[in-house]
Parts: sequence; structure tokens; C-alpha cells
Amino acid sequence: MTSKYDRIAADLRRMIDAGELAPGQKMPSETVLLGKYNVSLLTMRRALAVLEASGVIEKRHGVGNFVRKARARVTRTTERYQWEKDRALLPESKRRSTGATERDTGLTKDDLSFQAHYSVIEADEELAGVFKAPVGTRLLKRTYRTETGDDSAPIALSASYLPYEIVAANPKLLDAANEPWPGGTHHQLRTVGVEVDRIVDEVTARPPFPEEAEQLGIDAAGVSVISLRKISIDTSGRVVDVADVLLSGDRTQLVYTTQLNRWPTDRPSTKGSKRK
Amino acid sequence: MTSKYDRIAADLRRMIDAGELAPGQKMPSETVLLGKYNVSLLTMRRALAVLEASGVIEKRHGVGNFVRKARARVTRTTERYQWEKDRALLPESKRRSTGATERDTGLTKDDLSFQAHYSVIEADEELAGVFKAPVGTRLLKRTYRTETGDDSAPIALSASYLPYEIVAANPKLLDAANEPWPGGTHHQLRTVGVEVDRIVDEVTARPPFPEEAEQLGIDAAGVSVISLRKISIDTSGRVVDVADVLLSGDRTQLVYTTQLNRWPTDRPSTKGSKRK
DNA sequence: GAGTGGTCTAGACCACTGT
DNA sequence: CAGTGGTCTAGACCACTCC
Repeated sequence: MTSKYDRIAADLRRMIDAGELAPGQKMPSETVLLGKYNVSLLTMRRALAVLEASGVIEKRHGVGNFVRKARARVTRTTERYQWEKDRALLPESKRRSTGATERDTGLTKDDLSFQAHYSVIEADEELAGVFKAPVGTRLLKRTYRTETGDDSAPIALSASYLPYEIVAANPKLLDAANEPWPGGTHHQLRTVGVEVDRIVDEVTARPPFPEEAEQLGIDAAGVSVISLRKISIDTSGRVVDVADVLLSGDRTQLVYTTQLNRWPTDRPSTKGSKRK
Repeated sequence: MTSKYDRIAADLRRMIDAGELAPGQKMPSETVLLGKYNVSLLTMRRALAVLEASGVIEKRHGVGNFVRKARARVTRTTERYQWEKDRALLPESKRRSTGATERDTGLTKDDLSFQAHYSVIEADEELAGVFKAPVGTRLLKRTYRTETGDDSAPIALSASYLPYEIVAANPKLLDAANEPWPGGTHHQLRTVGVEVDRIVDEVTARPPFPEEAEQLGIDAAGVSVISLRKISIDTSGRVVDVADVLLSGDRTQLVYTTQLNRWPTDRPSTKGSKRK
């Protein structure tokens, strides 16, 4: 036996899927629905809460409940990484022109606002493990917040950790006032003789913490975040950067391309130990 | 001004973070907490609902509320793809031994149960777009459900679409009774002369639909799913397989490694248009 | 059967948004 | 100010789990 609110939620959902309630459209007020389904206010609100939690509707205090529109997704591709690396070799004027975020969003630099904050911390157990360094190793922590100008909803929150001993060789790297640095992290590392060889992305998904939801501008509930840990490894095998990036799940799509090695060509393709 | 239930939720969360309530531990009963905070039952339950939605606690009807333990994550790496491809060249006995899921989980084949279902469908607009084929193109749809023997919670739900015209060349590929096919999809495609050149993964995150939550064995709320679309492209540039994989967010970690091209070595690494 | 969480009601009052 | 959603109470009754 399912509960009343579940049945009501399912019914409303069906109506939405069937297009009887279109995306962006305002739903009947709660008091109206309450009468239609003959339930108490709380039960009605519970049904709506279910829909909100699954991201189907959006509640706006004092205004109404609305069928949620799919939000435009920003695609973040792997090619971005090679592009970022190559950019570090360009002359400053070109490096200065655009960064990786602009490239992914298609927006120009003026459309984006950017905040950076630097501090020096000591590695806790978890970070030390990633860097394969002792606990307490000094790290330069940089936090960023990238947001689009018009939407005001941040695209990503991120924190990057660099081994202090490596970056301290260039004092300019320790000052947040030099952000956004033309040419990005690859160029920054280049000034201290570091070349990134490969990047490992670890991707997980989870519900956001309250503060995260707020910072990412996720007003409505029912949204997940993608937690991306990006680990940069240099040509000598050292971990030179660990970046934790938090992306709004319904606004982001990650794209990874894996190139596979070719099979040896010495035999025809139809073969195998079965049949024939 | 925050609400009572928000403050209570924050307080309980603090206690959990501080370790006053340990993971796996049973929380005080709702009636006890209700007295401690001097609120009505509904308010207390709302506070707990907040924690449940953020995945902090787990409610068990008739038993109690429990602090949630972090679930062990299964890591799914990109190297898997190359490994899967190479496996298609092995003799049948070796192909038969293990599949990719076993490799990722470290479990043996006997620990896993496996269900496959085949059908022929016509491409809708969305799938047709991915295949760059006309709407209505016939596709072989294969749905899979992989679960661990002991846990009974499925690891992944997936659906794979193959162009019917390509796979029909080998009638054995049209019969689900041949699953699990030794050597996997790469070997299946090999029997019809197809070699996969690269794989594009599109990753998004969202709250699960009710049925999905049930099928993935997500009893508690407060979990996200990772939606992964894996597109296989063959050596001639055709899309030969589109697989939609649904992974439980708190049990999965995706790992992607991106190898970067080296910078030209004709110049010393410390340089750039700035300083020195 | 005792103890726990799950559903539901009726009604009061507050807070936000728009005109 | 009217209309909307947000919070909260007190209390009833049901459903599940375990002893």
C-alpha cells in the first residue's frame, strides 16, 4: 500500500511527463490542489516535496510552484587539458586572451567573474596520501569561484593544492593578486621548471552540503553535485597539483575521450575460437 | 532567521561530525530527541528528514535512525577500456575467465549475478542524433543488470544500443542466451568486422527516479546517481555502440587518466615572457 | 507486546512576492 | 493588501521489527 502523498506525487509527475503541465509553467496553488485531492495541507505539501527532491518542480516562496525546466549544461571536455597545457607555451598576449572556463562555456572573459584566495596549509592525512608526502607537508591552497556574469550562479567552486616547496621557487606564484594568471596553472608550474605529464580525474556524485548548495546557487533541492578531484602528475612522476572541483550536477556534463590502441593488423578481423 | 528543524539538523550534524555519534551507531529515538529539543514530533522528524536527504543518516522503520557509514566505492577506471579491447584478441578459454566488472570490483565471476535482455527497437530522435542516423533506424537494445552475490544491491543498470544492420551479420549476436559473451562487446563487434577506435564518456549526475532508486537498491534517500553515456566509435568514425550506464553515486568512483603530449624539448623549461 | 518510525488531520500563524 | 508558500503544534492511528 503506497501512501497518499506518494500517489499524489506520482499523479502530478505523470501529468508533467504527459505535458499537461509544461516546463516553466506555474502549478495550481497548494490550496487548490489540496481540495482537488481531498487531503490536508501537510499531505499535499509532502507530495510536492517529493517532486522537489527529485528535481521535477521548483518551489518559490510567495510565488508558486513551478515545473522545472532542464537547465543548460556546460560541457567540460578532456581536450581542455591538452589545450590548457599547450597554452602555456604561447606568448603572453595570447595567453592573456582566454582561459579554460571561457573556452568551455563559450563566454568571453568579461562575462565571467573570478575570485581567488591563497593560503598556506599543512597537509592532512588525506591530502598527504594523495601527494605521497608526509602529513604536515606545506601546501599552497588556492580557492577559486567562477561565475557567469549574468546568471550570478557560480559554475564551479574549486580548491587547488600545490606543494609549497615547488612553487616557492617563484614568489609571484604565492600572491593571489596575480590571478587570473595568464596561461593558467601550466604556465605557473612552467616558471618553476615543472611540466605536467598526465592528469587523473576522480569523479563521484553526492547531494550537496548546505553551504555548497548555497554557494553554487542551487536554490531548489533535488540537485546533485559532481565532485571532481583532478590530480596532475609531472614528467618525473610527482604529484604537483591536486584540485577539488565541485560542479552543479544539473548544469554540468563531463566528457572524457579515451583513445584505444589499434589491434595488430596481421590478421583479418573475423576470427576467434568460435564457429566456422 | 533559520527554522527550528534546520537548527536541530545542524546541531545533530555537528554532533555526528564531531564523532559524538559514530557512523553505524543508532541515534536516540525520535521521541527522546523530541523532548531534548522541546519541539513537536513533526518538527523533529523534519530535522531528521533533512539529514536523511543529505545522506547523513539512514532511517529504518521500526528499528531506529542510524548514522550512515560511508559505503565502499567501486572504482571504474579508463584503463578498463583498453583492457576490454585487448581481451577480445585472447583465446576463448582466457576470454571466458573474467569480464570487466569482475576486474573492477576484484570479485570473481561466481560472486556476480548477471541479467541480460535483448530487443530490437527503432531509434528515437535522441538516439538517432547520437548515431548520426535517421530516426527509426533499427537498433539492438540490450539491457544489463550487474549485481554482487552477497550484497544483493546492483552495481549498475545499463542499456546498450547497437546498430542492427551491423550486428545482424552474426545471428548469434542477436540472442541474449549467449550472454555473458566471452570477450565482451569488443569481441562481439569483432565477429562482424568492427574495431573500436575510441570511446567517449559523457558523465552527469542527478537524483534517481523512484524506480531507479529501487532497482539500484538505494533504500535510503539522499543519494545521487551518476549517469554515464559511453559512446564507442569505430576506426571508420561510425558510432557502433551507445551504452547508458546508471551508477549509484555513493558506491562508485570514476577515474579517467588523460595523457598529455610533451612540450617540445628544444628550450630550457624556465622561461616565459615574464621575469628574468 | 513494547518500542520504533510512518502517515495524516485540523488549524494557527509567519514570511515572502507582487500589485 | 491579497495570495502564495513555510513553519509549527497536538494528537490520533498505522506499520514495522524484535523479543
